[in-house]
Amino acid sequence: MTTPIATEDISITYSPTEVEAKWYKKWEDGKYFKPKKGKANKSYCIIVPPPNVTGKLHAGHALDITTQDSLIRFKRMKGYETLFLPGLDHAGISTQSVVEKMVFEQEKKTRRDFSREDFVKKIWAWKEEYGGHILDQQRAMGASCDWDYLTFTLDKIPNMAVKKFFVDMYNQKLIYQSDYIVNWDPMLQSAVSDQEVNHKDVQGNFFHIKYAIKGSDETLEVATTRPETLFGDTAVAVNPNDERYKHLIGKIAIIPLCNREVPIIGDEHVDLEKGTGCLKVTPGHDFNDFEIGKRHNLPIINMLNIDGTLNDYGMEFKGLSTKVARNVVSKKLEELGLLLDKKSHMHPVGHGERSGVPIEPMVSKQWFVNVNHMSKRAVEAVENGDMKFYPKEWENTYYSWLRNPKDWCISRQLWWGHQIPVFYCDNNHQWASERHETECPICKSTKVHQDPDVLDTWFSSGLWPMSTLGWPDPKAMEEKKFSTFFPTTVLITGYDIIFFWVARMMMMSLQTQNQVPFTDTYIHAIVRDKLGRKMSKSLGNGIDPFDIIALYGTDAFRFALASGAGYNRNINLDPERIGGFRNFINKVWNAYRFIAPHLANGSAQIADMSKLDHHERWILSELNSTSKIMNESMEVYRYDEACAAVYAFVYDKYCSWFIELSKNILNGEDAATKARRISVLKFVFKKMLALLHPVTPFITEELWSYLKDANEDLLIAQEYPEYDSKLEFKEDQDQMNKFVEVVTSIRNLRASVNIKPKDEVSVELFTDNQDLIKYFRANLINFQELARVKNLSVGNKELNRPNKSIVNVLTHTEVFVPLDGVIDLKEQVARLEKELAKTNADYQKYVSRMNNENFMKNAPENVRAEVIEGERTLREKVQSLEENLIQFRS
RNA sequence: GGGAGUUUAGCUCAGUUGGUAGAGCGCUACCCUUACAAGGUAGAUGCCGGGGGUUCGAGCCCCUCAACUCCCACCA
Repeated sequence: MTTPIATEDISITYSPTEVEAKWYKKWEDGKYFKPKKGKANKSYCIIVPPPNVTGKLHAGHALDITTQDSLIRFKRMKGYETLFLPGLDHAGISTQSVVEKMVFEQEKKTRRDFSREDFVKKIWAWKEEYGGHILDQQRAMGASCDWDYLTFTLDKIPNMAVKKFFVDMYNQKLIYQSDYIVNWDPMLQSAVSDQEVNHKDVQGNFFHIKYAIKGSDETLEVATTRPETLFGDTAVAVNPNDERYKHLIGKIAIIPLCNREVPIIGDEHVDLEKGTGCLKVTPGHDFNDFEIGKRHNLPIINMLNIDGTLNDYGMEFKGLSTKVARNVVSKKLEELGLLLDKKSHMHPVGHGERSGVPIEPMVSKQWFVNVNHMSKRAVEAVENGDMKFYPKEWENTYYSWLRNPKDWCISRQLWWGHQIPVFYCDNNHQWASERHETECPICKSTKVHQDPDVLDTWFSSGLWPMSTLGWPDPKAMEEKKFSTFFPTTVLITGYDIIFFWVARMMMMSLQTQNQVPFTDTYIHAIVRDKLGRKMSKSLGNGIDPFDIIALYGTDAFRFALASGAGYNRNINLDPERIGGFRNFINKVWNAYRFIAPHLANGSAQIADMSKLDHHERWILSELNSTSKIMNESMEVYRYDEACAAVYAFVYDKYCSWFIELSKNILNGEDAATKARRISVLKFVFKKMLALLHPVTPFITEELWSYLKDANEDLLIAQEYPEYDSKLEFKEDQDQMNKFVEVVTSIRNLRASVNIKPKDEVSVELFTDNQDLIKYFRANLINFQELARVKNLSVGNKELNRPNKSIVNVLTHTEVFVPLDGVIDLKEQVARLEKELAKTNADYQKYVSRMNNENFMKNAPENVRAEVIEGERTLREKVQSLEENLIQFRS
């Protein structure tokens, strides 16, 4: 046995800092995070959603890690072969932007001042120096990852995975190149996906412009917010049902300034109410217009340069940004008398999530994935239960995206990322290949170049569950035990990336492996501030996990997050509340301080279960119930329930009652009883540490080290307590509940007449339950200890009640405290009357139900029995109260 | 415009298949009682958003209204 530390040597408050660093290192050095076969003979794998290499741990990540690591530790203790697999995302646009900004600040150069190769080298250098700090932060949170598995999305294997998937899909013509209207970010000079565009309301204007009609005196009044795009117009559209304009369909309109002749077409898309009901059609720079253009076979004009300025089509306005051109063009129209009206108008405009600049819809040549088939399979896999969402409602979000699939634009005009594995030769042949090509397979030309674009970050993320386990390289798959861990067990993430990520992993896994990538998805809440607002830089309401850890310790932080994690959507995190959990951690620490001096006098093995006393059976039974709830709750991701159960057990059962009830024994003389009690205290404490360990790993491992036998391993490797019918003692639980009620009642009476905590009182208990009488008599010493009772008498209700006394009536027992001094009768009468009124109200509810024929006819047997029993006990209580009141009043 | 969610104690939230409301924090009073003042004991607090319905019985099921939040779509 390790030598217990004497109480006086242990600090009165727990200080987490050194403890945390110490144990993390011991776990890692001891290879406790590595997968190991255990008694469950099953594997369990969670892959960490790879944070951005540029990232810094925020409260949401902390919740990710807490929920995942708790499960991993839980399952590891239950004997699963567990793998917690860490990773890091190259985060294309984000990282490139960071480095571009840095280079500009330092050297006043843009990336285009460098060769692609040189600039990418700069990004790698940045990554090596500054990237991935977040991994250390995950360690600080206690993440028990197998770091040998650490994978970066640009590593060799993920790159092979990306190429293999791309080439297969390309050869099946499911990846194709097409001219399509995309969100063009003029700052990044790249296409971005729909999800990377945020719509913001912007104050703009409705410009009403006069269009001439060829061969007619009539004119059209076209309303637009973007007059500068008229150089790209290839039609004017009206609604075919619009009486005002329908006679003009088929005629030719003349665009102002550039005087281009375009057809007037009829299209249902045009809203009669909106604007003037007359729409200029710019298929090259508007999503709706692009669709209209397709329906009417209109030509597409691209009138912008890649930096968002007007090109040659813009004539004299060439080179101006769209923002400037808008003003200049409208002024010009005004001069010419063509601007009929200008109304201010609020309207949503897409902005680049990363760059913050307005997105220019633009037609360009991009790569797309046809997701029709994949999305269907991904929907089916959830419908048939191969993959389950917790909470289930998130299915709808998932379905809503996958049931209306739009082809996925995967090319980005960036330099940082997986380059598209498509090659071209100087004879315009095009092919895809997983190798780096130097010769055209068709014409044998050696003038070969690779497509300069890179893939959307989510393309490699979608393959993440496979590539981190070695796919598609057979050797790597064996090394990383692909067959053991795939499909992985559960994906844990926030709801904001159900579309981005969950859906894509599902599609790509079903496509490549014919299997789901994980069998469960737990969607956790979004962490908000205490007022329920999203944490954001602009509000300055973000919580830095490291401030919290410094203040309260990692365990308290983890416990706070876990107790808020269930099936809810938000966790409103108030730092002050975390302080409450710090206090709880400290409570555990002090419970150890209590038992520490006694440890040498008892073993943690319970020698003979049949020799236990009532309170010992009771605490074991409570422990057992708690284990049951925790196991069941963890299985279904109800961390909140698990935490509530263990919190109540530690605080209310173990500390408030069991420790208190042990004091007289430990201070007593009976060595055998003492030894037995110590061994139960120790046994239960060790189990309690095990129950707590998944959520609060550090303090539990620390205390375990003081308690464990020499031949016992670290707590991280111990078995998780489970329900055991041999440890259930129902009768002891019932009796103990009654004892607690009586003690509380005595304390309540004492407080009602301001008896000093130190002063002793006599107590008389009356009940008709013979077992209870015996039981209460046997507990004299405990009444003395816990309620400062001097004399206790227990008897039948037939006996005479003491004259001058105060009384509480419980359903099973009447509690009398006789008083010698003067009693404030009024106060006592008021107290009893209040209690009587409350009891009567409850009683009447039962009576009315008993008198309700329909209830007695329809209610199920057990409910009826409950009501009959309730009616009886409450009737007796009412009687007792009334009798005692009469006595008091006289 | 389409969809989803939320509304329960002062605050943050639980509430299993309908059986008559709970926790933590906070608050009040009294206590430095030999594990812990980051503590102890006792206590107060709810028309379970409004209205209607189904039922013997509704916080829970149905209808309806209201407020708040989020997601998707959207530059006439």
